[in-house]
Amino acid sequence: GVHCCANSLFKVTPFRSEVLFEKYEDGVKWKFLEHKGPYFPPGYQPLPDDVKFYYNGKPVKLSLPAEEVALFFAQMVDHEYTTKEVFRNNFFKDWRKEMTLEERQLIMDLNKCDFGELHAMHIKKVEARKNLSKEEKLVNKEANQKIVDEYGYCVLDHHRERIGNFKIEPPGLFRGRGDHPKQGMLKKRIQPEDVIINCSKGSRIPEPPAGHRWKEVRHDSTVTWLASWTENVQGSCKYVMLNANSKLKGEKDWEKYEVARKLKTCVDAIRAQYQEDLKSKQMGTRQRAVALYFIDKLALRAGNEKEEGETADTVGCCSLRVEHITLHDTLDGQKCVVEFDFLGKDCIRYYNKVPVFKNLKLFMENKQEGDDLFDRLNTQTLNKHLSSLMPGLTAKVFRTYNASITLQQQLKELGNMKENVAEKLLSYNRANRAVAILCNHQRAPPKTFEQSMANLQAKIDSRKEQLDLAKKELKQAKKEAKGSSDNKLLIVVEKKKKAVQRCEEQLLKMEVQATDREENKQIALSTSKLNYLDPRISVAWCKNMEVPLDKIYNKTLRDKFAWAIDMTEHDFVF
DNA sequence: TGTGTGACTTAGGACAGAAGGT
DNA sequence: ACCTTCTGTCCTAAGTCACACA
Repeated sequence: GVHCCANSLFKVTPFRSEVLFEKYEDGVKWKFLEHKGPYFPPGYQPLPDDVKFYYNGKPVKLSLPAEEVALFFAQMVDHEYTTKEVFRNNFFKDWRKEMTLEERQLIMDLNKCDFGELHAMHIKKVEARKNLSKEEKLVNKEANQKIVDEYGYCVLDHHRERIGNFKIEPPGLFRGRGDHPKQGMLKKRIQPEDVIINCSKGSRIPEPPAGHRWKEVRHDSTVTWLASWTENVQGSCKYVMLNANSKLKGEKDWEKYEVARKLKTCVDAIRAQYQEDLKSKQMGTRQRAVALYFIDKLALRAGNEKEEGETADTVGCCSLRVEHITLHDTLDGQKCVVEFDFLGKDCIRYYNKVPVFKNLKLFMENKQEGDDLFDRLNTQTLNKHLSSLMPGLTAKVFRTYNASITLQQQLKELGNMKENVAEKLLSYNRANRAVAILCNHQRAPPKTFEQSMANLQAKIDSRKEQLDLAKKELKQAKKEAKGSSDNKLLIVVEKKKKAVQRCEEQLLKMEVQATDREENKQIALSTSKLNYLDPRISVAWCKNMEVPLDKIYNKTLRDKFAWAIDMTEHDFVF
């Protein structure tokens, strides 16, 4: 068995932890919590009389609730998903629920609806907002700041803390990711009567908006949320919680990385065991071993089961199905290759080819499309097994561990003290990129990507011509200066030499930029920086490499990782 | 031994304002 | 001064995982 590190995890006192993190017993998260409650979005402003909705070519004055929902649709008519069948059907069904009986009897076909004037009004409003004068923008900014000042903070155990999302989500049409079966459904306006307030008994209880009352006021110190409500589209809970720079969140973050560091001390044993388990007589054990290999080696997510028809069809490790992998006896000259092709979280495609064992073939036997690859495995049993190997170990810890250890290794390999700051930063970004690739953090290529790439290429080309010209001129100047001792001619040669050099430098810089941009086309670096990379690695790297921290962490990140900045010495090792 | 759900972390896209190049 | 590109911030959806309950 592997059993390591048992019980020791949180008895170790971290550096200065008694100052940074004071913990309560039994899951108590706070003793005192006071806040102003969430901020509600402004109510619906009815359409002006001259902006009309038309049905079948005739103007129709809609009831206020129907009008509000019509405007949600009108605002997005130039977006692709209003053309999608599922979106339109869901929208129309929910819209009709908001209509009066007469409206419902009249408006039977979405295709006969003309939202043109409503859309035009919306566009005009957006334009107007963009064209506000500096002063007007400042006025708006100040008004927003006032809202933040009033609602954006709470007091938690003697500390004034920033709240993360103190605004109630405004109503609108649900936009899921990918092929979401609920896209287009109406996300209803949240009333104070829907909201549960959580605060401490001795605190000033937030006032509900005039004429309203809260659904409930509770005093539950075992949770960290300040307010919650149930969202109507998926029926899930939404929470108002603290900002990432809060003590509470910082402590949680630190714990997460400590668990990952703990994994470092026993990952070899765990790997040895799952390698061994690949040969187990128990099918369940074998499946678990292969799944663990995927989670460890490929950084796949656990893959909880999902309710069919409620969400887009995405999978993780445990929920992989037969159609998501293809086995090749040989592929690109390699033997026994498995080809992964599936949609993961947020409908981001995972595509990869890796050499793999015969086991997979076994798991695929007598199965067809739609069948689970790991039919003897789910995330609960997997995590249960993992936590028996090391306290606190779950599937996602592998992602944190592998991301952080990869960054540390890459920084060691790529780094070079002799480089200038720009070069060091490039190395840092490369290391960061290696992690993003491992974790499959993708982004849609920027809309202007092709164009801006072409622009850059054009610049490179013209610079090349310039370089050629400069070289010719240098040659000419050399020729003229040859044999002559005229100082003027020698100065000209020097000048031309410098020009060539400058040109070459600029060209190189642009070419590096082009490569960097191309390599980053579909890769998002921010997610790993924010959620997977132990900040102490980066802080220590900055200290050792003499790179100012603000070159890699902006203000928000420095606030979020204040705990790490505070405790990390140059010799920190993940 | 499975199932639902509550609480929390992780995720990419939209957008506005800042920064940088010409 | 203008235009483009980059960056930060907000937004909220979509995961993970533990626990209660049958």
